[in-house]
This record gives sequence, C-alpha cells and structure tokens, in this order.
Amino acid sequence: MSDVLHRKPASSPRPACASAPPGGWRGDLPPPAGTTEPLVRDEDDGGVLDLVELFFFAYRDFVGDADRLLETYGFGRAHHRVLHFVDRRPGLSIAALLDILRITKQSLNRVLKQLLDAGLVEARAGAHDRRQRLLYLTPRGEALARELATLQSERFRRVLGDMPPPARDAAADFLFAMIDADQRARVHDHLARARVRDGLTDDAP
Amino acid sequence: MSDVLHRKPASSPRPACASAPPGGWRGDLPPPAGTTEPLVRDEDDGGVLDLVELFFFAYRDFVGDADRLLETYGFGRAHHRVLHFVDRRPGLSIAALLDILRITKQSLNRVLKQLLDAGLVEARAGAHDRRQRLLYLTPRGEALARELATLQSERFRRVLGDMPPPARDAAADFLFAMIDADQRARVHDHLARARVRDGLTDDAP
DNA sequence: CGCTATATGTCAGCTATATTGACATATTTC
DNA sequence: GAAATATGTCAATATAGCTGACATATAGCG
Repeated sequence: MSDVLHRKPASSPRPACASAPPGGWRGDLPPPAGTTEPLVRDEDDGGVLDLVELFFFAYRDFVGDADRLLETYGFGRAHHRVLHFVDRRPGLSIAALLDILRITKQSLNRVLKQLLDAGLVEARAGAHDRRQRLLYLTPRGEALARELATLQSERFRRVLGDMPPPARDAAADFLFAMIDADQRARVHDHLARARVRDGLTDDAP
Repeated sequence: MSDVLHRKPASSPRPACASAPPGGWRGDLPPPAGTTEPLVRDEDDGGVLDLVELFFFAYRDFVGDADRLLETYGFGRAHHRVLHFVDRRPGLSIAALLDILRITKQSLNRVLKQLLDAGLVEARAGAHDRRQRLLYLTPRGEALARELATLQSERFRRVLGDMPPPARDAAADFLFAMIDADQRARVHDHLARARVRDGLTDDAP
C-alpha cells in the first residue's frame, strides 16, 4: 500500500510527531456514540476519498506560493492567470483567452484593465483582423510572470526529482486524464501552441 | 516522451479534429513579429509549465462536476467542503474544521448556518467539553455528501482504471508530495482520523 | 470561588472574483 | 450596405473570503 497512506509521517524534513501534529489540527476523535450512520462505508469511497482530499490540499498549496507573491504586488489569482497564459502564448486574442479561462469578458476586462494600466500587459491590434486586440507582456510583465512560473515549476521539479522523463510523463498523463474527456483536445491544442511559441516544436516539416 | 504532450489529440472518445478543436479555442498563432522576448526560454520552464497548466485544468474539471450538482441545490463550493469534511470525520469540532479549511470562523459560520438551517448538518455539544459544537451530517446531508463524493471518486476511478494499488499509490504519493512539506504531517493525521472513522484502521492497539 | 483562557457566535463593513443583461463601437464579410 | 464578429462598458448581483470588535458560555486553575 501507499507510503502516504500508512507510514507514520516521516516523509518530509522532520515532520515533528505523528500523534500530536506540529501546528496541529485539533483532535476530537471518538464520535460520542449514537451516530446515525453505519461504521463502514457501504460501497464506493474506500481509499479513493483520500485521493480526492489530497488533490484538494495539493492544489491549495500549489497556488498558495503564487498567491503570496501576488499579494505583494496587489494582484490576485485572476491576474496571475492572465499573466500566465499571455506569457505562454504571446499574441493571444481576447476571445482565445476567454475560452481558456472560461470566464465572461466583463470579468476578464476588470483584471485586464488593471494589468494594462500597471504596464504589465500590452494590447496591439491584430495585423490581419484589426478588431482583435492581441495581448503581449511587457518586460516587467514577463518578469513577474516568470517569477510566478518559477515558483510553481519548482514545486513540480522538487516533487518529480528534477524530472526524469518517465516520472514527468506519468504525472502529465495522470493530470491530462483528470481533465474532462471533451476538453482534452482543446488543452492539447493549447499546449501545442505554447510549445510552438517556445520554439520547441518537432512536429514541423 | 509523454503521450499527452506529443500525440495528436486522439486520446478520448473521438476528439474531433486536431487542427480545428471541437468547441475549439480560437487560433491566433503567429506573433506578428517584433516581440520583445527571445524565441527560446532562457532557463527553467521547459516542459514543466505544461504540468503547471495541466494541474490547473485538471483541478478545474475535478471540482466542476460537484459545482454543477451543488448549483441545483443552491449551494456552492464552500458548502461542499463543509459537507465533505464533516462526512469524512463526523463529530468534527468547529476549530478542527477551521484548521482544515484555513478560513476564518466568520466565513465558515455563514456557510455552516445555511447547512444547519437546511437540515443537512447537525451540531451537538461536546460530551467532554460542552463549549464545543461537534458537527454531524443528517441523513439528508449524508446523501448529498455521498453524491458529491461519488462524482469525484468516479473521476479518479476512471483515471486510475479502477485502482490497481500501484497506480493508486503512485497518484497518492505524487499528490501528497505536492503538499507543502510542513503541512504533510497534518494532512496525514487527518487522513488517519478519517480512516479510523471508516473503520479501516489496521494500525490499531 | 473567582479569574482567565478557550470555543464559539455575531455584527458590520470591505475586497476579489465571478455572474447576467443591455448596449456601444469598430471592423470584417457577404 | 447589411449582418456578423471582436471587443468594450455600465449596472446590478452573488459568493466567498477578509478584518475588527464584541458577546457568551464553559473549562481550568489557583
């Protein structure tokens, strides 16, 4: 069985103590008898619920790093997402960004306006279609975007021990499979475009 | 290299078409030249950024199922979290719940009051310490909690192909490692308490 | 017995992020 | 020239979080 699920918390740098957690969630263990439910769960949620919770905790800490940094700049998660995706795909149109973020243009606009005003993002009219406003990061926007990206990348690097391809692939496959089946093509397409941007393509003829 | 990252999106049930995505994020590819940045990223973010984004998309879809169901009940994510953790650890105290959720008591109280009023959660005074209000789900609360849990569990089951222990362990280890090092002991402790509740302990005497 | 600490509730006001609906403008396309 | 598209904007609303201040009940201690 999984280490995570059974060994005493001896995983990270001196996890203090198993019976009395460090900063410690309070203990209030024994249900005072007379609960309305059975002692053992009927069907499903054997140990899978552990995964559900681990995903919750992992994501929270994953975004926590960036949140803290953003606070010092007076920005929030919404700004982070815009910076991130514009950094990944410079020249992204508003419509494309809306499609990625799945928010309304009104929501995006508030945040985007702040980033434009702060001089972190720049919008240029599209060359072919002048109705479009294509988004780019300014050097300062890039600096922040990369500072944020580094925080999050480093967590992955730590976890996957500096990325031996098989480990990285396993994680990527797992996360990709967690995405809604009908969204995977879109995500795949997005990643491909980001890779083109990075000059890392090898599909090219 | 990873399937996810290189094969044409032929992963899920008929992903439509690679060059023109199904519901399709818009395409606006070639940066109109004259960008301020280099063509290839300096140091870090090789392919790790893909993982960062996959984590983002995966989490969004992961909570999306539950969000949709909750909407039909007029509840939100905050209610979900309370239902979930009370279901996992019946008899949880307010303080313990606050420690897990990492929100203020004021934030919790608004949501909790609604759940109490709706008759999904019940609070009983602690037997030993009568100041405490220990939380339990009513049968109706349990029903909703499990409906939600099932949605999320099923996603994991689908992904990890009905949970052969090694796959489940790998996922659990990966997610656990993504958690802040100084939080792992607490999470571990929480999982242990949940497991005790489920009568699945084998650490016993 | 009182004093203090703890567990919890509550009022009031603020912020960030999202929503809907309606309407305005510029540009492309047919 | 009309219709469709890409975008911006105003206004109202909801959710989920926050801070600060203050109230109450119970526990624990000397």
